[in-house]
Amino acid sequence: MLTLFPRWGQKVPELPEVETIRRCLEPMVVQRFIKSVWVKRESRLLRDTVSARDFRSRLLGRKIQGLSRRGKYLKFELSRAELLLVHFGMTGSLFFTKHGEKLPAHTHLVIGLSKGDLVLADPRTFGRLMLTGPDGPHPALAKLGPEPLARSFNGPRLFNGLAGRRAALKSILLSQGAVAGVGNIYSDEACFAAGVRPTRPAGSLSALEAGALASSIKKVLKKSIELKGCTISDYHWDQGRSGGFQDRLKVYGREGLACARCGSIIQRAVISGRSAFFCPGCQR
DNA sequence: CAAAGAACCTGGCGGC
DNA sequence: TGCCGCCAGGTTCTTT
Repeated sequence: MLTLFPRWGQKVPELPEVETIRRCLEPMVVQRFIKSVWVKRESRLLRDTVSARDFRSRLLGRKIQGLSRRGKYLKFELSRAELLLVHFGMTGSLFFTKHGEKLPAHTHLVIGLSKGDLVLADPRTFGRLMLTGPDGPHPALAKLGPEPLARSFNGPRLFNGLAGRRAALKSILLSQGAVAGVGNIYSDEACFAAGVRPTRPAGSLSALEAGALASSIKKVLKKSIELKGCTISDYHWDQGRSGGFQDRLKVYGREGLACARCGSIIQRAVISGRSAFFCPGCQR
């Protein structure tokens, strides 16, 4: 029986969830050939960068040689130096299913492989598909900061990325330039673990605080990957099985509840339109 | 150039 | 039961 992964209706945005998907799909897609491509005509996910017709013809017949990840982007490394980038936006989902299974609503792409189909659905269409040929890396990737789990990302590197910035720490973390792959959940969790408030001006962090934050980012992301990401709403990483990190959340989504560490009431602030949760007792 | 806010979309939820 | 406003894991464009 083939694994359906993830279940329909899931949402897959931040680095640990994308990495969970990558690890699950890799053994099912690598070394397989693309035998068919169905892409919704005029799919918004293509963003006018390539026509549906060209997109299809450039994928057909290629071999999937590798599946990797950069930040929140999933990268299908195809034969003849073609690269397919998938970004999931807020509601994108990608799963492997048997041929001929009923497709979920908002399906935008079906890639037929030898033993099943890769299906991409995205109700809100904030996700995007990018095809980059032998000309080189896509500009979207060039804007990304260091990979948080790489050795090259450390306290001094983060300190430099925050230096001189007056915007809220949370805004800088979400902008992907100081570090890649951190989103709304994990920025709050990492700030809590490091004892700094997400509302602080980014440049106000000391070298010591930036070091603690860099370590916390690594720690939180690694732990979540280990637990197969967060299950919030209806995201599942496999049939009926959930990711486990949502039970480890210390502040995200916990406005008005007592902090498990110090008992203070967790607060919510709005930072450039996004919710930020923090503990006034544990974070300075 | 940097920062803040709007825009892009659909769907689920709680309140009335 | 409906209808309405609010909220959602992200990025990009516009405005200040």
